[in-house]
Amino acid sequence: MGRAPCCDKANVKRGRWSPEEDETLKNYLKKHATPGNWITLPQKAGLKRCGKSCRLRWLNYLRPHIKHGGFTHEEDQFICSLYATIGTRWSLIAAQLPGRTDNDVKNHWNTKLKKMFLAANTNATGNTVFSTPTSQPQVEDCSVFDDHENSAEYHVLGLEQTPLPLGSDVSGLGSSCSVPLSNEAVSASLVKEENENGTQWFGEDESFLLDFVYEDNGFVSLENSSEVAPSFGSLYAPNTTEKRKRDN
DNA sequence: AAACAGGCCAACCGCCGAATC
DNA sequence: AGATTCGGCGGTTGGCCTGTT
Repeated sequence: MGRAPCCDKANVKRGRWSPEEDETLKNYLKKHATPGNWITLPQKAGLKRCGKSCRLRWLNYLRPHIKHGGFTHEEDQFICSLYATIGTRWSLIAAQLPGRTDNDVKNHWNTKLKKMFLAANTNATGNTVFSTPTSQPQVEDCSVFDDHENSAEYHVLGLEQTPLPLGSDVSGLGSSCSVPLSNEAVSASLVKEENENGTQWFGEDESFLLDFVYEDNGFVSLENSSEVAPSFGSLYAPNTTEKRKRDN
């Protein structure tokens, strides 16, 4: 026996949302701090919509501070960089781009970035220079992301099942990391070293050096102190705790 | 001006994992 | 322990828009 449908499909409206429906949903969610049960929300709010449809509409369009279109070059780079390391995990990627939704990032990738990415990573003979992640991507327990306001500084985030917010305590970092470089679609390995200068992270070939800066509040940011800048992207440490079932 | 093709993007579909019963 | 429910996710679809022939 299959699973019961989430709503009576014959009695729900489908397709594009009207401004009136948007207003009804917004007003309901304004009055109720949390949506509670999305399945029962349409009835309570007076909408002839599937609960899932309401949720999607809210998350992708009506939520405050949502940005649409107009992806910047930095955002493009960031998406490509993360795609190269974690694959099509749009919700994780979108979580690092303020105001962007997974649907938006996914659409932008499928319509624009995918072609650019494949073109950029295909050599003259038509062979892909590096493989795009198709199966189980290596996702590990911490990452560094550009804060988009100070390009010389990279904030360190914990990455468990969902990314932690900027400034999360990541005191339990592993002993080595890797970081995608801005001019190469590969990850460079880093090695952590404790010395009189504190904790430093070196590129394995010593072509660049990264310093962690421990702040008073116990949080950590990362500064690039070499000529080879890491790109927008992720710094990954070993000891993955990430669970991923979807890929076979 | 009409027909067609391709791009774009909002919305839907169906699966999965976690929570709850 | 197994069944059910729900939220969340990535893949896909379909309709609108724009450019080209």
